[in-house]
Amino acid sequence: MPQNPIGTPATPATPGAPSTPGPDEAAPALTREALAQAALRVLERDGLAGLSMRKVAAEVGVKAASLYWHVRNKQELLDLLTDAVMGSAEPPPREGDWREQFHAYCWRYRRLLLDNRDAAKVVAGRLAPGPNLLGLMEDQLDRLRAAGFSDADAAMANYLLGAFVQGFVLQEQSPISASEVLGTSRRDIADAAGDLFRALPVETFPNLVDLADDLTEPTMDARFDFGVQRILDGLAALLPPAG
Amino acid sequence: MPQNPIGTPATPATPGAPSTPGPDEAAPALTREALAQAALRVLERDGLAGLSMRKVAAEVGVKAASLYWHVRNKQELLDLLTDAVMGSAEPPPREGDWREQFHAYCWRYRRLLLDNRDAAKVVAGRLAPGPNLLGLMEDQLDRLRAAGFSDADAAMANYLLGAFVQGFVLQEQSPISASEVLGTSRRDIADAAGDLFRALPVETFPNLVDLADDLTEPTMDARFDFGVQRILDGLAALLPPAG
DNA sequence: CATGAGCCCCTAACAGTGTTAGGGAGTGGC
DNA sequence: GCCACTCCCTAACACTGTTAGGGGCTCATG
Repeated sequence: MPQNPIGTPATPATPGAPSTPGPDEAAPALTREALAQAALRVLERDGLAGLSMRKVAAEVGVKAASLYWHVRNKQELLDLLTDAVMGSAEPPPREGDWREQFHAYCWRYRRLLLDNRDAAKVVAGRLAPGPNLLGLMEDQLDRLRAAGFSDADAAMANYLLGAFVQGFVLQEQSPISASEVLGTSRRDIADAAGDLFRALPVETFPNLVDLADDLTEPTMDARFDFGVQRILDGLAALLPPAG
Repeated sequence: MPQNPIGTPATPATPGAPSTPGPDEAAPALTREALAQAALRVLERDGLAGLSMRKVAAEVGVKAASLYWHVRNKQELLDLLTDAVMGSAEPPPREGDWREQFHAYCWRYRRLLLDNRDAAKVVAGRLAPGPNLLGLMEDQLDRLRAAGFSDADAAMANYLLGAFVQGFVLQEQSPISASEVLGTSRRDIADAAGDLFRALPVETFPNLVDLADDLTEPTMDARFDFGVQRILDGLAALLPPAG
């Protein structure tokens, strides 16, 4: 029965403990954390589509089948990877009003997803939340309650903001926007889209033709900020009139 | 050079034309539209992960390599599939104010993505927008301008609403929420998540423990409606004071 | 010292994937 | 008759996640 029992990895479940088991050992000792870091390197190099068990195994100097001793399957490795990404997130400073803080929160989260290659897809496909994600939720809920939101609204707002940022980046990185396949840059894409809209038959698509520029000009940053501002406006309307 | 040139499928590019080329032909004649319908059936049966070129080929009574005569690669087939899904969307009636209309729009779009298996993932991975999606954008832009939004705001709002619904459903169907892998129902998931939150150490996660019920109780429908209402509130604030 | 248990990695294999090269029928026009 | 075109085929390549079974290696126990 060569299977790792559920709750007994090489290092215990306490996430704050240092991953090196002893001070004298030079070998990295192949822990689950080391696997996650190796997977992170492969992800950065080859993307999610190129992340295979064999490559991660090679990254730690081992054959693919050996990974199944430390990890139940690929999904569990991706879960570890997700929390490793989340671990590099740091909440914004607790200055200014709640609007400024959550505006910064959304931007930082988006930056995190954009800076780590394919992070949005990995996070969207996760199976179980890790301790780092739980820490972020805890921090957000604390600020929302401090801002005066009810318990129910704070919980809903927390989910809404996470879902929005994550969904936006997923959309943003879908092939039509990112188009890493072709050699075309983002500027060319916008121009091509504009031409596409303008070339449509005016009688059936009058608005698309007319708004071609407005539809294609805005950068992703501008679209994201627009969305964040609308949501924050909507949330602000839930608060009792300030006094 | 057994490759289909770019703009010359078996049926011409006009999407409104009937797909049967002649009135007397009984054989379906394997058009790109027929391929898309076959792919849709495979998707419904086996999901996106189980949708392979070989299965789609078998669905139309052909071997896998033959598909590459009609389609450049799998991605192009998925693009056709995406627009086939979009073709079954119908905009809500043009009654009531813009808020009611777009509330209905968001709900219908979400229903569409939920009813067609893995539709959100397919749509999120699309490479090029099809005519059906363009028609929906056209309709939305027309209503937004009629409601009094500026050109720039209408374009931004159109993108925001699409990105939100799509991102929300993607999040909603990620394994942690949907969990079709295990036999556990959605109710059990919520209970398990509640237990997970309550079992956390109170000193480091006081809010998660305290709000365990608020975090796990709301249905996906409620969370979605919360988000839609906040965004519509935020958009309403952009309009000039009604008079 | 010998034995056994547990840990950790290995080879080999299975059933599948997207995609391409090359070939071979069938049809219509010159 | 012959050519070009359309459409489908077989065979193969280089992959993928995952499992079965085995073999050393270390440690505690008899």
